[in-house]
Amino acid sequence: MSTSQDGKRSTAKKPRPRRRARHSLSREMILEAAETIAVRDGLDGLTFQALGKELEAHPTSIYRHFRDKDELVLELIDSLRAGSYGGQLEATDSWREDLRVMARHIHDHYLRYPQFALQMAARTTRRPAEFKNVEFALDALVRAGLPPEEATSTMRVFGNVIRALSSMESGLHALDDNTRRGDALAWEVEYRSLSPEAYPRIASMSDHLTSIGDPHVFDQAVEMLLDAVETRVAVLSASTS
Amino acid sequence: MSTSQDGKRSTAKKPRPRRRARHSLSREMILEAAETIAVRDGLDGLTFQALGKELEAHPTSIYRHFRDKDELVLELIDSLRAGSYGGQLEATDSWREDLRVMARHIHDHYLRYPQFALQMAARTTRRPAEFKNVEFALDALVRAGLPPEEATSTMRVFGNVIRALSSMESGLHALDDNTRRGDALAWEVEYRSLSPEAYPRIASMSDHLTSIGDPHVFDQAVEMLLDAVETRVAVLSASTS
DNA sequence: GAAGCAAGTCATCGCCATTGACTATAAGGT
DNA sequence: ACCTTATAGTCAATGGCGATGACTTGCTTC
Repeated sequence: MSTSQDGKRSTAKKPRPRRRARHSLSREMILEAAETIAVRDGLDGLTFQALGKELEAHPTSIYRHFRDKDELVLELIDSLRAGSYGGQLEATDSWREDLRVMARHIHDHYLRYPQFALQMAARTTRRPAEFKNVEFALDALVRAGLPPEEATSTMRVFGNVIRALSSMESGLHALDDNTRRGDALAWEVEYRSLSPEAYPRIASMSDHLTSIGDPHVFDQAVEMLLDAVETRVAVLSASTS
Repeated sequence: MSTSQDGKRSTAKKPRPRRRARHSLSREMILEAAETIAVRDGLDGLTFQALGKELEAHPTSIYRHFRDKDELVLELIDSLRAGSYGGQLEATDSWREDLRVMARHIHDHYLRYPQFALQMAARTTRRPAEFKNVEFALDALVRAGLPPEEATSTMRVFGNVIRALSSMESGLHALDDNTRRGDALAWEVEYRSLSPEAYPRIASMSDHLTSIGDPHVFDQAVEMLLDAVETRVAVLSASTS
């Protein structure tokens, strides 16, 4: 049992060890290998050939488990999301802090997988992890003092802004270095050298201009939205009293 | 004039008419053809072969004008942007209205080219159209009453949120119909049938839940940001008086 | 009108996703 | 214990993609 069969597969210097065992492949294993490759080489490196090599299986074997590459990628995105922002959200007595924490949570998840960010943002998952987030955000907004209708629409705005911003910031990280450097430099150099006549505001404030990828933008956006909620609540309670 | 030379090229039923004239190709012509193809068939349809057919030239001729496909696509994006939100922004006496109009302007541009939206959002253009927008937004925020530092960072937040949200909404339109329908239905059906015990907030508010692609989200996000600016200005003027 | 070179062409490369035919193998009935 | 059968894994082939390098043609310049 150990000499013949095991030997064929594990010692394999370079030639393919005949054939894999019958049920030695599964959706889970393939997704795992896909994540390894995607994290290491980026989404472009995720090819059937690469998968085949990573799994020590024939590239087309994957077609027995996934209809096509799209199905594989979508499922991979789902599994990443499930693994990343699972359940550890817990409400405190500050709705503001709760929403802030959730935002940062999601933001970090997107930044962890820059290659997928663009495709992740627009898709609905319909899985427990997502339900939990929605419930959590709704609860916080109701505790803040918003009536049901406004809580739902505000939740949608808050969630979409968070995902969209995170996705964009993350997508920036996925650009190649030269491109990114050029874009960042543009804000530091080109904007400073614009004529004060044509662009008076830019000229007078160019010292404060930061690049498009400034990570502080996300935090400020979150705070501004939270401020808006607070103001709205104050207006509502004033009008009812 | 009409028989020999003209006949060869214009009547061309199917065979290639020998060879194109020496300077009959240019960056502009190629970009124009690329836009035609991309708008008609989507970004995936934009291949060198398709370009060759559209231009009635050999596919590889394009390499004499663009180093590679990436250069072509980036330039195409730039030219679309320049053509779309050109100069017609004009300041009124309401900074709020000005920023609102600008937001809608950019939003519409992104929705016009869903195929490009994802790649457009994260890139800096460094062209007059962009300078003009930045100048316009900065001016509006200063008129609103923000000090220079806050005006610049707020401008960045405002711009990024607008572009990111537009890009996401637009990217949604680029999804295939089945996927989009399934995602939209999830919010109407699946979220309504979640157990009230596990998800009390969702259960009690499910009537108000709208899909992730709700176009109203963009408008509300803009209003919330503008509200936050207004509140901030009020706080600042209160503390200085 | 000859020379020279840039612009257009062509054959070809290597990589990709996907398919249909095949083949070994594990499970299950007898 | 055997034989059958469905099926997971394999393989060769297809067609499309971006890209390259050698070539050839026709415009320009002297």
